[in-house]
Amino acid sequence: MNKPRRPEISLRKSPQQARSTELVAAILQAAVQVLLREGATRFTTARVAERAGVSVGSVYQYFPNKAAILFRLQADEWQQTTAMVRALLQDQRKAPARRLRELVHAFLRSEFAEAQVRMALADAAPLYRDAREAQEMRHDWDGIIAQFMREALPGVSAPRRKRAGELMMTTLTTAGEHLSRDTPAAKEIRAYGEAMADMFCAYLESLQR
Amino acid sequence: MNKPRRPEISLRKSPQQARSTELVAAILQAAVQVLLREGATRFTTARVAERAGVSVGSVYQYFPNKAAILFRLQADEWQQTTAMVRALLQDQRKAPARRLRELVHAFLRSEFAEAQVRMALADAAPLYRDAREAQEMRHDWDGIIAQFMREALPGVSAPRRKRAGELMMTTLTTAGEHLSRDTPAAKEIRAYGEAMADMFCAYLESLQR
DNA sequence: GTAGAATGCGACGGATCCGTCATATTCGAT
DNA sequence: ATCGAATATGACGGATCCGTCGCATTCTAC
Repeated sequence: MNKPRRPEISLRKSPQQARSTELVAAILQAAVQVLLREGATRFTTARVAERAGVSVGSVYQYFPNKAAILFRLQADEWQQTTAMVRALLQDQRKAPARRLRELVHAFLRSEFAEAQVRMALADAAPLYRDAREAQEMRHDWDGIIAQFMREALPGVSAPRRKRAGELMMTTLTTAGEHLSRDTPAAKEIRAYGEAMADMFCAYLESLQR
Repeated sequence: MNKPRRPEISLRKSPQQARSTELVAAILQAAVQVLLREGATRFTTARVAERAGVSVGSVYQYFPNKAAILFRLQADEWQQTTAMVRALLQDQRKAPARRLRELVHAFLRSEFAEAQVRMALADAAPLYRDAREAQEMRHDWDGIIAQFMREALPGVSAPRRKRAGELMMTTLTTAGEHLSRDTPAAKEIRAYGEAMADMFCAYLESLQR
């Protein structure tokens, strides 16, 4: 067992002057472009640098390696998504089932809107997936989900609740990725969202009985 | 947009003598080993050849390129799974809900049993995913599912049924992959299977009303 | 204006990797 | 035993790719 070992993934140094801040921004923007135009397999620090109008050396000034760039992109998207999930699931004014429905639609919509980048990032996942930072980030949802499930299913045992929550979130994220890979039409995505929300709600109700 | 172009993926020539048949078998077996020990990123024709006790040239005698080996492995697993799905879903002696439950458990069990190889194959998917043969194979389930859904939900409109079927199968396959990536314990997998089956059954019932 | 720090540059070393081809070996039929 | 076809070999060309390092340029504080 000799998989790609844990990459070091944090920023190498923080930009201090204005130009370097812009540089980092330009690199990230270029990285997205490269991902879109070339795909994950042809994603290269050289190509990123070129597209950012910058030299390779400058890239390595702030990113310790290729994986770090990819991870940064993933982390940013992930953080946005987490914020959205939190906001939608904690909105006490709405019934749990309604919140869940809205979450599904919001998630799929955002997933679909940037399907291209997300797919490429997923293809490149083996490069950064095993990094400590990435591991940790994946647990960010846990607390949010757990709290939501306590509220939605107060009468259900904790382990059951935990599994139900994880199951739905896994379904949402993975199936979401998969659906947007095969489904070009936004209208179809919407319909699948309805179906998924129906499924989740039916499941919740069945657990309450 | 210049993703890896469609790889040619079919066998280059069919083995005719006995030794070459064994050779192909040895290559495939070695390929699994390499995938297990080195992971997708370090999967190399040279390493496969070495492990098979064979020269690179011989590998290219029967496989047009690296992707073809990976595709062959994937295709074989896929075919087995399809057969299982067909057998379980067409068993008229059992109620649809029961068949679905058994399908979930059987699928997860098989996924979990070979989690390592499957994960590596998934990582390498970008290499063979876009090939024509792979595209086609992905539609093998469609007929089976459609028929099952007609039987399980006769009173539901065709598009709805289609979506429901695809949703559940997407959930099963993708979430299955994801669960077995994070979940080391077989007992946990079993529990998630129960949960998923519960979810599917609740969904089916809700659609019947 | 000047020194020293911060930033930016890009050619290059070293490491893989893919797939081919000229050559060597083995098999099967006669 | 012989010959042509099938099969096997592995060194090698050509192509990337990653990340570094010595040097050039720009900025900031004094």
